[in-house]
Amino acid sequence: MLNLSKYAVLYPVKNMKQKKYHHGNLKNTLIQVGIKILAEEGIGALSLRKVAKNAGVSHAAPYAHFKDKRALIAAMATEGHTRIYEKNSEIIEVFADMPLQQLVKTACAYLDFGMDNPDLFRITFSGVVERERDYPALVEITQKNFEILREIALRCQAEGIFDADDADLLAVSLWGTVHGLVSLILQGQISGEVLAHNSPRKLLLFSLNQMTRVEVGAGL
Amino acid sequence: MLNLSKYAVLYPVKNMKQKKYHHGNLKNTLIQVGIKILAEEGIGALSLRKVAKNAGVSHAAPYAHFKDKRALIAAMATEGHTRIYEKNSEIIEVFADMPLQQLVKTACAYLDFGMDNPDLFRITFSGVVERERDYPALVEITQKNFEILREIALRCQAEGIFDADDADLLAVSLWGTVHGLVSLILQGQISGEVLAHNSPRKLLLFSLNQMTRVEVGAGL
DNA sequence: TGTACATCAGTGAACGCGCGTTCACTGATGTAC
DNA sequence: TGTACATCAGTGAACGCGCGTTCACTGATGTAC
Repeated sequence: MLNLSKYAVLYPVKNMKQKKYHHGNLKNTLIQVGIKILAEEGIGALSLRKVAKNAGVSHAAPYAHFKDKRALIAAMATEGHTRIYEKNSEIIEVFADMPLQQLVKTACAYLDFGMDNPDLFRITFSGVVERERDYPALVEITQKNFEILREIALRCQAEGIFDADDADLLAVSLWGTVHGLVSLILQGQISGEVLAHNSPRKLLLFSLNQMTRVEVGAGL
Repeated sequence: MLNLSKYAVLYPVKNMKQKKYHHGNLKNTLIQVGIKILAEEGIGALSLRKVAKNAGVSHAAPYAHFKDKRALIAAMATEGHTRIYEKNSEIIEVFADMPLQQLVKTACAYLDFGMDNPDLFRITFSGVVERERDYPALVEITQKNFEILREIALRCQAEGIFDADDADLLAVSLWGTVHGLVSLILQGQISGEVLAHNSPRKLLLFSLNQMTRVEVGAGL
Protein backbone atom coordinates (compact mmCIF):
# COMPACT_ATOMS: atom_id res chain seq x y z
CA MET A 1 0.00 0.00 0.00
CA LEU A 2 1.32 3.40 -0.91
CA ASN A 3 2.54 5.32 2.08
CA LEU A 4 1.08 8.75 1.83
CA SER A 5 2.39 10.06 5.10
CA LYS A 6 4.90 12.40 3.58
CA TYR A 7 2.23 13.99 1.48
CA ALA A 8 -0.12 14.10 4.39
CA VAL A 9 1.17 17.46 5.48
CA LEU A 10 0.54 18.99 2.13
CA TYR A 11 -2.50 17.01 1.22
CA PRO A 12 -3.96 15.59 4.38
CA VAL A 13 -6.29 12.70 3.79
CA LYS A 14 -9.00 14.76 5.25
CA ASN A 15 -8.54 17.25 2.46
CA MET A 16 -8.24 14.71 -0.30
CA LYS A 17 -11.65 13.36 0.46
CA GLN A 18 -12.91 16.58 1.85
CA LYS A 19 -16.60 16.97 1.56
CA LYS A 20 -17.52 20.15 -0.12
CA TYR A 21 -20.72 21.72 1.04
CA HIS A 22 -21.87 21.75 -2.52
CA HIS A 23 -21.45 18.38 -4.07
CA GLY A 24 -21.34 19.60 -7.63
CA ASN A 25 -22.78 16.57 -9.34
CA LEU A 26 -25.19 15.22 -6.79
CA LYS A 27 -28.10 14.58 -9.12
CA ASN A 28 -26.19 12.16 -11.29
CA THR A 29 -24.39 10.67 -8.31
CA LEU A 30 -27.72 9.80 -6.72
CA ILE A 31 -28.79 7.98 -9.86
CA GLN A 32 -25.56 5.98 -10.00
CA VAL A 33 -25.64 5.21 -6.30
CA GLY A 34 -29.23 4.07 -6.64
CA ILE A 35 -28.23 1.71 -9.43
CA LYS A 36 -25.41 0.40 -7.29
CA ILE A 37 -27.79 -0.33 -4.44
CA LEU A 38 -30.06 -2.10 -6.89
CA ALA A 39 -27.16 -4.26 -7.99
CA GLU A 40 -25.85 -5.04 -4.54
CA GLU A 41 -28.95 -5.29 -2.41
CA GLY A 42 -31.88 -5.42 -4.76
CA ILE A 43 -35.01 -3.45 -5.29
CA GLY A 44 -36.32 -3.96 -1.78
CA ALA A 45 -33.38 -2.13 -0.29
CA LEU A 46 -33.79 0.97 -2.40
CA SER A 47 -34.80 3.94 -0.28
CA LEU A 48 -34.15 7.62 -0.69
CA ARG A 49 -32.49 7.69 2.69
CA LYS A 50 -30.07 4.92 1.80
CA VAL A 51 -29.25 6.50 -1.54
CA ALA A 52 -28.52 9.79 0.18
CA LYS A 53 -26.39 8.12 2.82
CA ASN A 54 -24.36 6.15 0.30
CA ALA A 55 -23.84 9.32 -1.66
CA GLY A 56 -22.41 10.91 1.48
CA VAL A 57 -25.09 13.48 1.80
CA SER A 58 -27.88 14.21 4.25
CA HIS A 59 -31.14 12.39 3.71
CA ALA A 60 -32.94 15.55 2.74
CA ALA A 61 -30.46 16.58 0.08
CA PRO A 62 -32.02 14.52 -2.74
CA TYR A 63 -35.09 16.71 -2.53
CA ALA A 64 -33.10 19.51 -4.06
CA HIS A 65 -32.89 17.40 -7.22
CA PHE A 66 -35.88 15.08 -7.20
CA LYS A 67 -39.43 15.89 -6.34
CA ASP A 68 -39.92 12.59 -4.60
CA LYS A 69 -38.78 8.99 -4.54
CA ARG A 70 -40.69 8.17 -7.68
CA ALA A 71 -38.82 10.88 -9.56
CA LEU A 72 -35.49 9.32 -8.64
CA ILE A 73 -36.71 5.94 -9.80
CA ALA A 74 -37.87 7.47 -13.05
CA ALA A 75 -34.41 8.95 -13.48
CA MET A 76 -32.86 5.55 -12.85
CA ALA A 77 -35.17 4.00 -15.42
CA THR A 78 -34.15 6.73 -17.84
CA GLU A 79 -30.53 5.86 -17.20
CA GLY A 80 -31.28 2.20 -17.87
CA HIS A 81 -32.92 3.05 -21.16
CA THR A 82 -30.07 5.36 -22.03
CA ARG A 83 -27.48 2.63 -21.54
CA ILE A 84 -29.46 0.37 -23.80
CA TYR A 85 -29.81 3.14 -26.33
CA GLU A 86 -26.10 3.80 -26.42
CA LYS A 87 -25.29 0.15 -26.87
CA ASN A 88 -27.93 -0.15 -29.56
CA SER A 89 -26.60 2.86 -31.42
CA GLU A 90 -23.14 1.37 -31.40
CA ILE A 91 -24.43 -1.92 -32.78
CA ILE A 92 -26.40 -0.19 -35.50
CA GLU A 93 -23.30 1.59 -36.57
CA VAL A 94 -20.95 -1.39 -36.48
CA PHE A 95 -23.41 -3.56 -38.40
CA ALA A 96 -24.66 -0.93 -40.78
CA ASP A 97 -26.68 -2.48 -43.61
CA MET A 98 -26.75 -5.85 -41.87
CA PRO A 99 -30.20 -5.83 -40.32
CA LEU A 100 -30.19 -9.45 -39.23
CA GLN A 101 -26.99 -8.92 -37.31
CA GLN A 102 -28.39 -5.73 -35.88
CA LEU A 103 -31.41 -7.65 -34.66
CA VAL A 104 -29.45 -10.48 -33.12
CA LYS A 105 -26.83 -8.24 -31.57
CA THR A 106 -29.29 -5.84 -30.02
CA ALA A 107 -31.29 -8.77 -28.70
CA CYS A 108 -28.16 -10.24 -27.12
CA ALA A 109 -27.29 -6.85 -25.67
CA TYR A 110 -30.76 -6.68 -24.15
CA LEU A 111 -30.19 -10.08 -22.60
CA ASP A 112 -26.78 -9.07 -21.31
CA PHE A 113 -28.14 -5.88 -19.84
CA GLY A 114 -30.72 -7.88 -17.95
CA MET A 115 -28.28 -10.51 -16.75
CA ASP A 116 -25.80 -7.89 -15.61
CA ASN A 117 -28.34 -5.62 -13.93
CA PRO A 118 -31.37 -7.66 -12.97
CA ASP A 119 -33.04 -5.09 -10.78
CA LEU A 120 -32.16 -2.15 -12.95
CA PHE A 121 -33.71 -4.10 -15.79
CA ARG A 122 -36.87 -4.53 -13.75
CA ILE A 123 -37.05 -0.88 -12.86
CA THR A 124 -36.30 0.21 -16.40
CA PHE A 125 -39.34 -1.63 -17.71
CA SER A 126 -41.48 -1.55 -14.61
CA GLY A 127 -43.81 1.15 -15.79
CA VAL A 128 -42.97 3.53 -12.97
CA VAL A 129 -44.46 5.88 -15.36
CA GLU A 130 -48.09 5.77 -14.45
CA ARG A 131 -48.19 9.45 -15.07
CA GLU A 132 -46.06 9.45 -18.16
CA ARG A 133 -46.20 13.17 -18.70
CA ASP A 134 -44.35 13.69 -15.45
CA TYR A 135 -41.18 12.20 -16.86
CA PRO A 136 -40.72 13.46 -20.41
CA ALA A 137 -37.07 12.39 -20.57
CA LEU A 138 -38.06 8.83 -19.82
CA VAL A 139 -40.83 8.85 -22.38
CA GLU A 140 -38.49 10.23 -24.98
CA ILE A 141 -35.71 7.69 -24.54
CA THR A 142 -38.29 4.90 -24.45
CA GLN A 143 -39.59 6.03 -27.78
CA LYS A 144 -36.12 6.33 -29.21
CA ASN A 145 -35.34 2.76 -28.24
CA PHE A 146 -38.55 1.51 -29.76
CA GLU A 147 -37.82 3.48 -32.90
CA ILE A 148 -34.46 1.76 -33.25
CA LEU A 149 -36.14 -1.61 -32.98
CA ARG A 150 -38.77 -0.59 -35.47
CA GLU A 151 -36.12 0.48 -37.95
CA ILE A 152 -34.35 -2.84 -37.61
CA ALA A 153 -37.63 -4.66 -38.10
CA LEU A 154 -38.33 -2.66 -41.23
CA ARG A 155 -34.96 -3.39 -42.73
CA CYS A 156 -35.26 -7.05 -41.88
CA GLN A 157 -38.57 -7.11 -43.68
CA ALA A 158 -36.97 -5.44 -46.68
CA GLU A 159 -34.43 -8.24 -46.79
CA GLY A 160 -37.04 -10.94 -46.54
CA ILE A 161 -35.98 -12.00 -43.08
CA PHE A 162 -39.57 -11.44 -42.05
CA ASP A 163 -42.72 -11.22 -44.10
CA ALA A 164 -43.42 -7.66 -45.10
CA ASP A 165 -46.12 -6.86 -42.62
CA ASP A 166 -46.86 -4.08 -40.18
CA ALA A 167 -43.47 -3.08 -38.77
CA ASP A 168 -45.00 -1.89 -35.52
CA LEU A 169 -46.53 -5.28 -34.92
CA LEU A 170 -43.32 -7.03 -35.77
CA ALA A 171 -41.30 -4.75 -33.51
CA VAL A 172 -43.63 -5.32 -30.57
CA SER A 173 -43.57 -9.01 -31.24
CA LEU A 174 -39.80 -9.19 -31.29
CA TRP A 175 -39.52 -7.01 -28.23
CA GLY A 176 -42.02 -9.16 -26.37
CA THR A 177 -40.19 -12.33 -27.26
CA VAL A 178 -36.82 -11.09 -26.07
CA HIS A 179 -38.23 -9.26 -23.08
CA GLY A 180 -40.24 -12.26 -21.96
CA LEU A 181 -37.36 -14.63 -22.18
CA VAL A 182 -35.07 -12.32 -20.22
CA SER A 183 -37.79 -11.74 -17.63
CA LEU A 184 -38.42 -15.43 -17.13
CA ILE A 185 -34.73 -16.10 -16.73
CA LEU A 186 -34.16 -13.23 -14.32
CA GLN A 187 -37.13 -14.23 -12.23
CA GLY A 188 -35.96 -17.79 -11.89
CA GLN A 189 -38.87 -19.22 -13.81
CA ILE A 190 -36.91 -21.45 -16.15
CA SER A 191 -36.29 -24.81 -14.55
CA GLY A 192 -32.78 -25.72 -13.62
CA GLU A 193 -32.96 -28.74 -15.85
CA VAL A 194 -33.70 -26.70 -18.96
CA LEU A 195 -31.08 -24.13 -18.05
CA ALA A 196 -28.51 -26.84 -17.48
CA HIS A 197 -28.78 -27.84 -21.12
CA ASN A 198 -29.36 -24.43 -22.65
CA SER A 199 -27.58 -21.19 -21.96
CA PRO A 200 -29.68 -18.03 -21.89
CA ARG A 201 -28.10 -17.04 -25.17
CA LYS A 202 -29.04 -20.31 -26.77
CA LEU A 203 -32.63 -19.87 -25.61
CA LEU A 204 -32.61 -16.41 -27.10
CA LEU A 205 -31.22 -17.49 -30.45
CA PHE A 206 -33.70 -20.33 -30.60
CA SER A 207 -36.56 -17.90 -30.11
CA LEU A 208 -35.28 -15.54 -32.75
CA ASN A 209 -34.80 -18.43 -35.12
CA GLN A 210 -38.33 -19.47 -34.48
CA MET A 211 -39.56 -16.12 -35.69
CA THR A 212 -37.38 -15.48 -38.71
CA ARG A 213 -37.67 -17.03 -42.10
CA VAL A 214 -33.93 -17.52 -42.31
CA GLU A 215 -31.45 -19.23 -40.09
CA VAL A 216 -29.92 -17.17 -37.29
CA GLY A 217 -26.45 -18.55 -36.79
CA ALA A 218 -25.32 -18.99 -33.20
CA GLY A 219 -21.89 -17.84 -34.23
CA LEU A 220 -23.05 -14.35 -35.07
CA MET B 1 -84.98 -6.33 -0.10
CA LEU B 2 -86.05 -9.19 2.07
CA ASN B 3 -87.35 -8.06 5.42
CA LEU B 4 -85.66 -10.20 7.98
CA SER B 5 -87.07 -8.46 11.02
CA LYS B 6 -89.35 -11.28 12.07
CA TYR B 7 -86.42 -13.66 12.00
CA ALA B 8 -84.25 -11.21 13.77
CA VAL B 9 -85.40 -12.46 17.14
CA LEU B 10 -84.44 -15.98 16.30
CA TYR B 11 -81.44 -15.12 14.19
CA PRO B 12 -80.29 -11.64 15.09
CA VAL B 13 -78.05 -10.07 12.50
CA LYS B 14 -75.36 -10.00 15.06
CA ASN B 15 -75.51 -13.76 15.16
CA MET B 16 -75.67 -14.21 11.42
CA LYS B 17 -72.41 -12.41 10.97
CA GLN B 18 -71.12 -13.32 14.34
CA LYS B 19 -67.43 -13.63 14.49
CA LYS B 20 -66.45 -16.97 15.75
CA TYR B 21 -63.26 -17.10 17.72
CA HIS B 22 -62.05 -19.73 15.35
CA HIS B 23 -62.41 -18.62 11.80
CA GLY B 24 -62.49 -22.07 10.29
CA ASN B 25 -60.98 -21.25 6.93
CA LEU B 26 -58.61 -18.45 7.67
CA LYS B 27 -55.66 -19.70 5.70
CA ASN B 28 -57.52 -19.70 2.42
CA THR B 29 -59.35 -16.50 3.30
CA LEU B 30 -56.03 -14.73 3.78
CA ILE B 31 -54.90 -15.80 0.34
CA GLN B 32 -58.09 -14.58 -1.29
CA VAL B 33 -58.08 -11.32 0.64
CA GLY B 34 -54.47 -10.81 -0.38
CA ILE B 35 -55.41 -11.25 -4.00
CA LYS B 36 -58.26 -8.81 -3.58
CA ILE B 37 -55.92 -6.19 -2.14
CA LEU B 38 -53.59 -6.79 -5.08
CA ALA B 39 -56.47 -6.17 -7.46
CA GLU B 40 -57.84 -3.11 -5.71
CA GLU B 41 -54.77 -1.35 -4.41
CA GLY B 42 -51.80 -2.98 -6.05
CA ILE B 43 -48.66 -4.67 -4.90
CA GLY B 44 -47.41 -1.71 -2.90
CA ALA B 45 -50.39 -1.88 -0.59
CA LEU B 46 -49.98 -5.52 0.28
CA SER B 47 -49.01 -5.95 3.90
CA LEU B 48 -49.67 -8.75 6.33
CA ARG B 49 -51.41 -6.33 8.64
CA LYS B 50 -53.78 -5.13 5.96
CA VAL B 51 -54.56 -8.66 4.85
CA ALA B 52 -55.36 -9.62 8.45
CA LYS B 53 -57.49 -6.54 8.94
CA ASN B 54 -59.48 -7.10 5.76
CA ALA B 55 -60.01 -10.70 6.78
CA GLY B 56 -61.48 -9.43 10.04
CA VAL B 57 -58.82 -10.92 12.20
CA SER B 58 -56.09 -9.57 14.43
CA HIS B 59 -52.81 -8.73 12.78
CA ALA B 60 -51.01 -11.56 14.48
CA ALA B 61 -53.46 -14.23 13.41
CA PRO B 62 -51.84 -14.93 10.02
CA TYR B 63 -48.79 -16.21 11.81
CA ALA B 64 -50.77 -19.27 12.83
CA HIS B 65 -50.93 -20.17 9.14
CA PHE B 66 -47.93 -18.58 7.49
CA LYS B 67 -44.39 -18.48 8.70
CA ASP B 68 -43.92 -14.96 7.46
CA LYS B 69 -45.01 -12.50 4.83
CA ARG B 70 -43.03 -14.25 2.13
CA ALA B 71 -44.89 -17.47 2.82
CA LEU B 72 -48.22 -15.76 2.25
CA ILE B 73 -46.97 -14.32 -1.00
CA ALA B 74 -45.76 -17.75 -2.05
CA ALA B 75 -49.23 -19.08 -1.31
CA MET B 76 -50.75 -16.33 -3.42
CA ALA B 77 -48.39 -17.17 -6.26
CA THR B 78 -49.39 -20.80 -5.90
CA GLU B 79 -53.02 -19.77 -6.17
CA GLY B 80 -52.24 -17.78 -9.30
CA HIS B 81 -50.54 -20.76 -10.88
CA THR B 82 -53.40 -22.99 -9.82
CA ARG B 83 -55.97 -20.79 -11.52
CA ILE B 84 -53.93 -20.92 -14.69
CA TYR B 85 -53.56 -24.66 -14.36
CA GLU B 86 -57.27 -25.22 -13.99
CA LYS B 87 -58.04 -23.08 -16.99
CA ASN B 88 -55.36 -24.83 -19.00
CA SER B 89 -56.69 -28.25 -18.06
CA GLU B 90 -60.13 -27.24 -19.20
CA ILE B 91 -58.78 -26.02 -22.53
CA ILE B 92 -56.77 -29.19 -23.06
CA GLU B 93 -59.89 -31.21 -22.54
CA VAL B 94 -62.20 -29.14 -24.70
CA PHE B 95 -59.71 -29.06 -27.56
CA ALA B 96 -58.43 -32.57 -27.23
CA ASP B 97 -56.34 -33.59 -30.23
CA MET B 98 -56.29 -30.04 -31.53
CA PRO B 99 -52.88 -28.87 -30.42
CA LEU B 100 -52.87 -25.62 -32.35
CA GLN B 101 -56.12 -24.61 -30.71
CA GLN B 102 -54.75 -25.69 -27.37
CA LEU B 103 -51.75 -23.48 -27.92
CA VAL B 104 -53.72 -20.45 -29.00
CA LYS B 105 -56.37 -20.83 -26.32
CA THR B 106 -53.96 -21.30 -23.47
CA ALA B 107 -51.95 -18.33 -24.72
CA CYS B 108 -55.10 -16.21 -24.77
CA ALA B 109 -56.02 -17.43 -21.31
CA TYR B 110 -52.58 -16.40 -20.11
CA LEU B 111 -53.16 -12.97 -21.56
CA ASP B 112 -56.61 -12.73 -20.00
CA PHE B 113 -55.28 -13.79 -16.64
CA GLY B 114 -52.72 -11.02 -16.79
CA MET B 115 -55.17 -8.38 -17.96
CA ASP B 116 -57.69 -9.34 -15.28
CA ASN B 117 -55.19 -9.61 -12.45
CA PRO B 118 -52.15 -7.50 -13.26
CA ASP B 119 -50.53 -7.61 -9.86
CA LEU B 120 -51.40 -11.21 -9.17
CA PHE B 121 -49.80 -11.97 -12.50
CA ARG B 122 -46.67 -10.15 -11.39
CA ILE B 123 -46.53 -11.98 -8.10
CA THR B 124 -47.23 -15.32 -9.71
CA PHE B 125 -44.17 -15.01 -11.89
CA SER B 126 -42.07 -12.78 -9.70
CA GLY B 127 -39.76 -15.46 -8.46
CA VAL B 128 -40.64 -14.97 -4.82
CA VAL B 129 -39.13 -18.33 -4.69
CA GLU B 130 -35.52 -17.57 -4.11
CA ARG B 131 -35.43 -20.49 -1.81
CA GLU B 132 -37.53 -22.80 -3.92
CA ARG B 133 -37.39 -25.70 -1.56
CA ASP B 134 -39.28 -23.68 1.02
CA TYR B 135 -42.42 -23.75 -1.08
CA PRO B 136 -42.84 -27.19 -2.57
CA ALA B 137 -46.48 -26.64 -3.52
CA LEU B 138 -45.46 -23.65 -5.62
CA VAL B 139 -42.66 -25.54 -7.29
CA GLU B 140 -44.97 -28.40 -8.07
CA ILE B 141 -47.72 -26.37 -9.69
CA THR B 142 -45.14 -24.40 -11.63
CA GLN B 143 -43.77 -27.60 -13.04
CA LYS B 144 -47.23 -28.89 -13.86
CA ASN B 145 -48.00 -25.78 -15.84
CA PHE B 146 -44.76 -26.01 -17.73
CA GLU B 147 -45.44 -29.66 -18.42
CA ILE B 148 -48.77 -28.78 -19.98
CA LEU B 149 -47.09 -26.28 -22.25
CA ARG B 150 -44.42 -28.79 -23.13
CA GLU B 151 -47.04 -31.36 -24.07
CA ILE B 152 -48.78 -28.88 -26.31
CA ALA B 153 -45.49 -27.97 -27.94
CA LEU B 154 -44.73 -31.63 -28.57
CA ARG B 155 -48.10 -32.26 -30.17
CA CYS B 156 -47.78 -29.16 -32.30
CA GLN B 157 -44.44 -30.40 -33.52
CA ALA B 158 -46.00 -33.76 -34.33
CA GLU B 159 -48.53 -31.98 -36.50
CA GLY B 160 -45.90 -29.95 -38.30
CA ILE B 161 -47.00 -26.69 -36.73
CA PHE B 162 -43.43 -26.28 -35.59
CA ASP B 163 -40.27 -27.91 -36.76
CA ALA B 164 -39.57 -31.05 -34.80
CA ASP B 165 -36.93 -29.75 -32.48
CA ASP B 166 -36.24 -29.83 -28.78
CA ALA B 167 -39.65 -29.50 -27.13
CA ASP B 168 -38.19 -27.89 -24.02
CA LEU B 169 -36.64 -25.15 -26.09
CA LEU B 170 -39.83 -24.61 -28.01
CA ALA B 171 -41.90 -24.49 -24.83
CA VAL B 172 -39.61 -21.93 -23.24
CA SER B 173 -39.62 -19.93 -26.42
CA LEU B 174 -43.42 -19.88 -26.62
CA TRP B 175 -43.76 -19.10 -22.95
CA GLY B 176 -41.28 -16.27 -23.24
CA THR B 177 -43.06 -14.79 -26.21
CA VAL B 178 -46.45 -14.78 -24.54
CA HIS B 179 -45.11 -13.80 -21.15
CA GLY B 180 -43.11 -10.94 -22.56
CA LEU B 181 -45.96 -9.52 -24.51
CA VAL B 182 -48.30 -9.65 -21.52
CA SER B 183 -45.63 -8.12 -19.29
CA LEU B 184 -44.97 -5.26 -21.67
CA ILE B 185 -48.66 -4.53 -21.94
CA LEU B 186 -49.29 -4.70 -18.19
CA GLN B 187 -46.35 -2.47 -17.48
CA GLY B 188 -47.50 0.18 -19.89
CA GLN B 189 -44.56 -0.24 -22.20
CA ILE B 190 -46.46 -0.47 -25.46
CA SER B 191 -47.07 2.97 -26.87
CA GLY B 192 -50.60 4.25 -26.96
CA GLU B 193 -50.36 4.65 -30.70
CA VAL B 194 -49.60 1.00 -31.29
CA LEU B 195 -52.24 -0.10 -28.83
CA ALA B 196 -54.81 2.13 -30.48
CA HIS B 197 -54.47 0.13 -33.67
CA ASN B 198 -53.88 -3.29 -32.18
CA SER B 199 -55.71 -4.98 -29.35
CA PRO B 200 -53.62 -7.06 -26.96
CA ARG B 201 -55.15 -10.16 -28.45
CA LYS B 202 -54.16 -9.10 -31.94
CA LEU B 203 -50.60 -8.53 -30.78
CA LEU B 204 -50.60 -11.97 -29.23
CA LEU B 205 -51.92 -13.72 -32.31
CA PHE B 206 -49.44 -11.87 -34.47
CA SER B 207 -46.60 -13.14 -32.29
CA LEU B 208 -47.86 -16.70 -32.37
CA ASN B 209 -48.28 -16.51 -36.11
CA GLN B 210 -44.75 -15.29 -36.41
CA MET B 211 -43.52 -18.45 -34.73
CA THR B 212 -45.65 -21.10 -36.34
CA ARG B 213 -45.29 -22.56 -39.78
CA VAL B 214 -49.03 -22.40 -40.32
CA GLU B 215 -51.58 -19.63 -40.12
CA VAL B 216 -53.15 -18.99 -36.74
CA GLY B 217 -56.61 -17.70 -37.48
CA ALA B 218 -57.79 -14.74 -35.44
CA GLY B 219 -61.20 -16.30 -35.27
CA LEU B 220 -60.02 -19.24 -33.23
C1' DT C 1 -73.10 -38.70 28.84
C1' DG C 2 -69.82 -35.88 31.48
C1' DT C 3 -65.40 -34.37 32.63
C1' DA C 4 -60.41 -33.33 32.38
C1' DC C 5 -57.08 -31.87 29.64
C1' DA C 6 -54.08 -31.17 25.57
C1' DT C 7 -54.03 -28.74 21.53
C1' DC C 8 -55.21 -25.36 18.39
C1' DA C 9 -56.17 -20.80 16.57
C1' DG C 10 -57.14 -16.74 17.95
C1' DT C 11 -56.11 -11.69 20.73
C1' DG C 12 -53.86 -7.33 21.85
C1' DA C 13 -49.93 -5.02 23.62
C1' DA C 14 -45.39 -4.08 22.63
C1' DC C 15 -40.88 -3.71 20.19
C1' DG C 16 -37.92 -1.57 17.11
C1' DC C 17 -37.33 -0.01 12.71
C1' DG C 18 -36.70 2.56 8.47
C1' DC C 19 -39.19 5.18 5.69
C1' DG C 20 -40.82 9.59 2.94
C1' DT C 21 -41.28 14.09 3.59
C1' DT C 22 -41.18 18.88 5.57
C1' DC C 23 -39.06 22.81 7.57
C1' DA C 24 -36.26 26.41 9.35
C1' DC C 25 -31.70 26.98 8.80
C1' DT C 26 -26.95 27.90 6.79
C1' DG C 27 -22.85 27.73 4.09
C1' DA C 28 -21.23 28.47 -0.62
C1' DT C 29 -21.53 30.53 -5.03
C1' DG C 30 -22.30 33.77 -8.65
C1' DT C 31 -23.41 38.30 -10.20
C1' DA C 32 -24.23 43.39 -10.53
C1' DC C 33 -22.08 47.40 -9.74
C1' DT D 1 -10.77 44.46 -7.28
C1' DG D 2 -14.13 44.62 -3.57
C1' DT D 3 -18.61 44.47 -1.77
C1' DA D 4 -23.61 43.58 -1.26
C1' DC D 5 -26.93 40.52 -2.07
C1' DA D 6 -29.85 36.99 -4.31
C1' DT D 7 -29.90 32.35 -5.21
C1' DC D 8 -28.67 27.74 -4.78
C1' DA D 9 -27.74 23.32 -2.61
C1' DG D 10 -26.83 21.62 1.33
C1' DT D 11 -27.93 20.29 6.93
C1' DG D 12 -30.20 18.14 10.87
C1' DA D 13 -34.17 17.86 13.70
C1' DA D 14 -38.68 16.48 13.65
C1' DC D 15 -43.17 14.42 12.17
C1' DG D 16 -46.09 10.65 11.65
C1' DC D 17 -46.62 6.34 9.82
C1' DG D 18 -47.20 1.47 8.85
C1' DC D 19 -44.68 -2.30 8.94
C1' DG D 20 -43.08 -7.34 10.37
C1' DT D 21 -42.66 -9.91 14.11
C1' DT D 22 -42.81 -11.66 18.99
C1' DC D 23 -44.98 -12.82 23.19
C1' DA D 24 -47.86 -13.96 27.01
C1' DC D 25 -52.40 -14.79 26.99
C1' DT D 26 -57.10 -16.89 26.24
C1' DG D 27 -61.17 -18.82 24.23
C1' DA D 28 -62.74 -22.82 21.60
C1' DT D 29 -62.37 -27.46 20.16
C1' DG D 30 -61.60 -32.31 20.15
C1' DT D 31 -60.48 -36.47 22.46
C1' DA D 32 -59.60 -40.12 26.02
C1' DC D 33 -61.74 -42.21 29.50
